[in-house]
Amino acid sequence: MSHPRKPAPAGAEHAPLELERFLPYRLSILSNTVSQAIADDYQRRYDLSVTEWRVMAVLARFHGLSAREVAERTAMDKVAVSRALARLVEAGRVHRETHGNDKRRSVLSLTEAGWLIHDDVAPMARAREREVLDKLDSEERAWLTRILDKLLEGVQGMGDDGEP
Amino acid sequence: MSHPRKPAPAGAEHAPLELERFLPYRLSILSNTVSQAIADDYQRRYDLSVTEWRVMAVLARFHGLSAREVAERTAMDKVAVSRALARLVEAGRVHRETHGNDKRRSVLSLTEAGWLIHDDVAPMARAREREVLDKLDSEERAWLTRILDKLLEGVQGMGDDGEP
DNA sequence: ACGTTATAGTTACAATTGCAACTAATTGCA
DNA sequence: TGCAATTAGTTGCAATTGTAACTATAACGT
Repeated sequence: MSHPRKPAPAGAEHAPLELERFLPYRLSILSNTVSQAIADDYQRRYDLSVTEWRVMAVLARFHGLSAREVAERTAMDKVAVSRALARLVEAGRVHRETHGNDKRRSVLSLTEAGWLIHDDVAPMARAREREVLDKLDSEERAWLTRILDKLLEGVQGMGDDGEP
Repeated sequence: MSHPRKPAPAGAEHAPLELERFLPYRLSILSNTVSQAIADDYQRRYDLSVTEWRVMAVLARFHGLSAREVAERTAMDKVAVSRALARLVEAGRVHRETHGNDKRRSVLSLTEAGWLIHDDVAPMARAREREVLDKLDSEERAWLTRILDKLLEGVQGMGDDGEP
């Protein structure tokens, strides 16, 4: 009732954005498609979310991390990590104890069941990554690495809003 | 009680995934950071979601699309488009009428209010994209375009699961 | 020692999203 | 024709996620 929906002016001087050439859009499509393709593999098999898998991956590399450290290394926020850990502990894939000197901290590690899953999923994830990278020749792969390094470096802290 | 949480084996032969070198992970960080930085600009100003902005962007370029066509061009699913359109129409930013020959179809266009927003947001989005690309020299930018073209082409249809 | 401030992690609730089922209109073909 | 199969779009519900508030512990300054 109260909305003045007019048909549409439509002029030439509008300089519309060409989505399919727009970097953020292209990154988003690529990222989602690739991540989803990989995630499908292990989601069906283990009922494991991307978030949970990332937590497991860092716990496989770094032993005895706290939840906060996991959050740092996965670039996820602490609530997401807390929830992923709750599920992983419940499923018996991660072992959690409390730090001796600081009772706030948890000390996390994969259980045997966790390791079995990790050792199955990690090669699978790498294989999928390879499939994607095989679309490129070795020169392109080298440039891609270099470019991502640069962009990711330039983008550090863009996420954390500067508020103290 | 029923969960056999064992401490943690931890051996050297596990070949853990190095998240920070893993392509899907890096793409995900980059994509989210960049998209979010841009979205922040217009979300505060216009209470416009990324989804809604994408819909507006294609409607700015292609006149009289149906919702399905919008979905195709934005690579979003039809439910997301339907909801974005509901909000955009409600806000008086998009005009919707029904196709003459086919009453299922909608015929969509930006309203004047929609154009005003578009004409403000589009340059802003381009400026942000430029900020990111300015981290690269022109050779790197050329490679990036080429590489994204290849990867996106190779990835077409990975999303649509093959089921008929 | 004691109150203030900071840190680790969880919980509660709202907003978003994703999937499946649904309506309505159109097409196709027997 | 007329009835099954498609297509456009919406709705409802459950699962996911994001934000803020909260608990518990530790650190700091006086």
